[in-house]
Amino acid sequence: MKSVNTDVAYEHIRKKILSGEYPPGRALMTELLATEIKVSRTPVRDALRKLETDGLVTIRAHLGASVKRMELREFREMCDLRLALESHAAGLAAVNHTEGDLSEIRYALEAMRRLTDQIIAASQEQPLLSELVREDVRFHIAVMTAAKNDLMKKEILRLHLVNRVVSGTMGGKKSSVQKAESDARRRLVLVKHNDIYTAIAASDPVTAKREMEFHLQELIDHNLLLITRTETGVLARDLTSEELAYNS
Amino acid sequence: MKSVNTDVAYEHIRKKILSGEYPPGRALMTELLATEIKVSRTPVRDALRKLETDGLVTIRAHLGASVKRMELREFREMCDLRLALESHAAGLAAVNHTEGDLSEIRYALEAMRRLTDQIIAASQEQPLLSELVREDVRFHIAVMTAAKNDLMKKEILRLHLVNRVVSGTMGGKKSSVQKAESDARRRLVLVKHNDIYTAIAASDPVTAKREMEFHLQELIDHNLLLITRTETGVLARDLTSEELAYNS
DNA sequence: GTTGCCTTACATGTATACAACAGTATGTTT
DNA sequence: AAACATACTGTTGTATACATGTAAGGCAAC
Repeated sequence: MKSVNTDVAYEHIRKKILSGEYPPGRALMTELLATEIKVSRTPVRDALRKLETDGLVTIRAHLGASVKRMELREFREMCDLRLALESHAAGLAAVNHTEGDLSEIRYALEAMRRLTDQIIAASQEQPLLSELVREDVRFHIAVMTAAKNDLMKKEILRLHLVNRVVSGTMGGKKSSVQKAESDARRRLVLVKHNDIYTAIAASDPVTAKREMEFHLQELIDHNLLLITRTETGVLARDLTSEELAYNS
Repeated sequence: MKSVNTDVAYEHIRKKILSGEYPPGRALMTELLATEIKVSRTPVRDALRKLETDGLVTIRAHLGASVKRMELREFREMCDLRLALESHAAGLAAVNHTEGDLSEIRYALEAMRRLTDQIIAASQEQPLLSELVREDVRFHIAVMTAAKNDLMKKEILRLHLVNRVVSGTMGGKKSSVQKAESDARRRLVLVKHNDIYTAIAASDPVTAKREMEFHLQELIDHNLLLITRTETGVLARDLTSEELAYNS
């Protein structure tokens, strides 16, 4: 449904959620939002419904909407869902890719290699991190695109977005030991991405799938570790606001 | 969102879509539905939105809603999605199942075995088919339940429902050759189900996953064959209206 | 001082009136 | 007669008034 005002409201609220301006748990009152966006409550309600199906907000009858907050259990389930879909997509990519898909994947891979080197060389990692994240996302999107299954791609992107919101906005500083840890992880990620690319380029679905599965499982375990560390139930990740702006 | 009238409208429309009373492509006009359900257009609109996210209806701006009609390409993509999720779920079930889950799976398996024997023995298959389908669904649901991932279960159930709607309502008669073919397929399905159960019971995720993957791939291929045969782009399946009423 | 009920306030759910848009039919012009 | 423009009809999109339900705050009783 593409009615104008509904879309305006949808994009408005969505952006504020993704930017962290509306943090998880924040109440989203229709009247308030309506005056803010300068439309009536009706399209706001529609937008909130749509955002609910995106998994970004929770709506309870007579209690209104709020930015989605996720239990650890649900988060784990979501990660598993992503693992299932994205590894399957990697297998499909190995079979269905075109030459253009491959070069797109390669592009993201090279960019990540370059950025990783720079970050490891530099003393402070902050300024380049957002770029690295962006290229990381570009890599995964490129793989999903190569799989030639739009439904699957859409669903995975949805999961990425939800993940990002519930992961929260805390991007704490790291000590030097943590920096070393991070550097090691980044190298590993690079290697795994390369393995995935190689398998896809070689049209080897079994390996591509297995490598993606391994890569994501490592990522998930790492994230869950961070969550349990912060013991708040929200994931600590070091990405700012805009760099994951892969919409649809 | 659980507001009363919205739910009434939602259930009403949903039921009519699933029963085939509103066939694929059928226009769903808000005013008409509103008077039929005896509520106003607002909750009807909400219900249609929800049904859209369920994948049961299509909504285009200013053109209104209609019961979802699917392209062959999209159908294939959906099948692939289901394959990815449900085979992964089978793997999880092998790891996470409880004793209760196993007995539920076993129950469905035994019921199918009994019904299959009866159907093969009988000359006409019609009356028992719906029961067989019901138990088939029960089996798959039991496996997904055993996987202990509610998000995944929900998503798979959604796919099942959409599949059912777009598959249409044509349950044509079969010739005796086709009857023999069908009997053979039913035996195969039974064997595969048994293999899946055995792997899950043995806590062997790799085998469980592989067997489910094989089983579903066979099913998908069969369905796609039927579609191309009927050349209308809608799948011919022999199930009536109510037996797949697994909701949420 | 605490507890329980009742009242009140406010946000949401619903209905309906109004505006905008898509498709169709009709009429005029070439 | 054909083609284009225009008016018309019906449905959706939007705004707003009204009904209902929830939660919080105050009052009274213990």
